[in-house]
Amino acid sequence: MSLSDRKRRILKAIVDEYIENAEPVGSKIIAARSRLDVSPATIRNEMSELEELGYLEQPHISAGRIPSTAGYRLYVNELMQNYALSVSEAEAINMALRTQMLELEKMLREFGSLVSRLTNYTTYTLMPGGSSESVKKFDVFLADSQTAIAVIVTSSGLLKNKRIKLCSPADDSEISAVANLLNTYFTNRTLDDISLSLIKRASFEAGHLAPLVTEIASFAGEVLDSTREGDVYLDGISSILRHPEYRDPEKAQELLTYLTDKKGILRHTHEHFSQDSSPGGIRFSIGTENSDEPLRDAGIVYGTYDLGKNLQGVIGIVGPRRMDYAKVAANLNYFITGFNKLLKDSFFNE
Amino acid sequence: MSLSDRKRRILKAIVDEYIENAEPVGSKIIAARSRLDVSPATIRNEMSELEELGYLEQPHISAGRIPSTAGYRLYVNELMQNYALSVSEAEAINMALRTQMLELEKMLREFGSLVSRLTNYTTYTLMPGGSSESVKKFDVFLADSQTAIAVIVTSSGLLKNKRIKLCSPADDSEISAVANLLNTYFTNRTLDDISLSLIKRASFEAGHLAPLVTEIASFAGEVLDSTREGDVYLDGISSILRHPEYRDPEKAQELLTYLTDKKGILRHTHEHFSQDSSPGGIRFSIGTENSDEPLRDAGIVYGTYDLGKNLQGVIGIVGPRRMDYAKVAANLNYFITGFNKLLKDSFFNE
DNA sequence: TTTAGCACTCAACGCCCCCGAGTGCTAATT
DNA sequence: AATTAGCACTCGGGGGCGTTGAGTGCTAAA
Repeated sequence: MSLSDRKRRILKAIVDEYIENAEPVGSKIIAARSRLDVSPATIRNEMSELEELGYLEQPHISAGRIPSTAGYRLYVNELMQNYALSVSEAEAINMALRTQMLELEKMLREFGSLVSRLTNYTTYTLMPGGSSESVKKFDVFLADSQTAIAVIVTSSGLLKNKRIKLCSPADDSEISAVANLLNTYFTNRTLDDISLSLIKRASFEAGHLAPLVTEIASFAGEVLDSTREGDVYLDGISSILRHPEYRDPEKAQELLTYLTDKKGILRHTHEHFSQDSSPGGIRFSIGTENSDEPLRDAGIVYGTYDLGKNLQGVIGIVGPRRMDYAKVAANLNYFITGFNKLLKDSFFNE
Repeated sequence: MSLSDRKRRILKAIVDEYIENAEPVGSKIIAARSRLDVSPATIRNEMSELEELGYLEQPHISAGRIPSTAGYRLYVNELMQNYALSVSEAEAINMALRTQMLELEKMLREFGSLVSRLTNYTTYTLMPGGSSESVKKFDVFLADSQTAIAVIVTSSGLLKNKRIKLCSPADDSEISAVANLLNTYFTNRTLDDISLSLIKRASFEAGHLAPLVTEIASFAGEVLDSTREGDVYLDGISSILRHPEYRDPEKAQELLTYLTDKKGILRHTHEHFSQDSSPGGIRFSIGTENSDEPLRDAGIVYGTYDLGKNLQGVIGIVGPRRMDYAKVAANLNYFITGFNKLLKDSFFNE
């Protein structure tokens, strides 16, 4: 059975009110604010039913009510109205998109800090992960007679480099031979395809530069391995302390530690996306829906960006459970849409 | 006039005690703990004189005393005894050093997180800055027919790369010609030496790949520009909330915002090093000695690492004013010493 | 010069009480 | 049957108040 229209309007009003003021909301306020023209008593009856249905909870008997996780869930799924981006918000995002930096990392950072400022929540960005990643191209050259630089371009467009000290001196032609060798042996192979015996064979061909080949090959392995789970950037950390629900330093520290640790949020995000496989768009993960303890009073809004070839990155915005889902979703959605278009145009022209 | 030996011992005892317990210390405790064999009354007299001299302050009349900034200063300069690293501390640092990562950035991050864990304070690392930086070597190669990758090695050993989309297709030989061109025109030049007319001349020679040359040249400019002030990494942010002086969320947020903003801490560090030009080693900057408001209740312990050619990086450890200077200094010093040795061996073999 | 003794100060704590917002229930009204 | 006015009840929060105890400064004796 679905809720009566009036119950829905009341619930929405309560969530809106609570999101704004962070204080349990009572029947009187709802009666006054919502254009329902009924008395507080009626609202009270409805509220008590909404509580029975699990959408509201009471912090203590003589206080107003606050939305439960289920209440927020209904709110984000059906009740909340589209937040209209202000001109300045849209403009800021457009600006960030226009800057057209071709480095994925930098763009993500830039956007993270932008959204944190716009919304007052903490942002994290996940680089895409997946085991289908492979090396697209190797390059090796000399920085000086004793130092080689190896550069790796992965299939998803990631760039990584490493400085390697040579045991025995080499000249340019030797080094470019090594680069060729690497390109023939190791390109277009996923991590699982790079076996020890392959490395052995390749380095055998390299003569006195065998150690260099081995080292670069294992560097490639590292890079591919690290892309498996992706990397995390955080921004707007100090926003956490702005919200009254994190007034308690213990609570704040718990969340902060969890977020800066990166492992937890990484696992959690993967988990969320593996079970909620609804198509693109904005998703939410609210309060007790989160299995990780530090997030059980928090809310997360997710968006995904697409790098082709099944590679997906995630942007997440973390706040208290009582966060302004509508506003955050609108901002994130606006950015993600533009970002995905940009990515399609500039990264993958195949 | 310098302080009597007894006053110094009392002051030291007070600082030690306060560092450990974060509570104003009274005469009784000092009489009991310090091996001075005098009565609390005597201590009281001494304390009241120490207060008059500006080394102690009283939070309120009926409480014990806490060290003032001047008190801490005297403590770190003359009183504190060497903290002996525990075996596990030394071992952890050795381990980090042995990992021998040749990427400066990664090493710094690794150490930052290590020290944060060891000491429970927040760590930041500054990449070296200076306007004497130049490009040591360019490399350009094709990732695919429409995308070029440019790699820059700077004189201090920094590695940066960028993906560049081509307007017109090019083949390998054309690209390596571009690389040669860049190397002849732009290597060993500081930012100030790279003029617009130089860029114009170089790109003129590049024919239809002129846009590529211009873009890489300006990328080089960006890189050199960014090395001017260096980059900041933070670690152990959540430690801030562990200390009772930051129980107040407002205070914590102030410091957190200041630190994550990076501009402030960067400027502050430069400022500190420009006026305190004592030779290497560990330095301190305590409480009100800091001109920036958010740091006036904080303490910082600095160490510098050396990249040759007047390039210096800084590692800073931030905590409450009542931080364990001895312990932090010992850890930092141990690391810095080893790190500098390592840097000398592996980065600069000229 | 040191110290015992003592009066004094004041933050912190616990206690109590009151206030008021908000509830649930009941009975009257529509 | 739904709504609402009225009312008793609950309970967290805040203010006032006295107590406690750690710590001080001063004085006078050792």
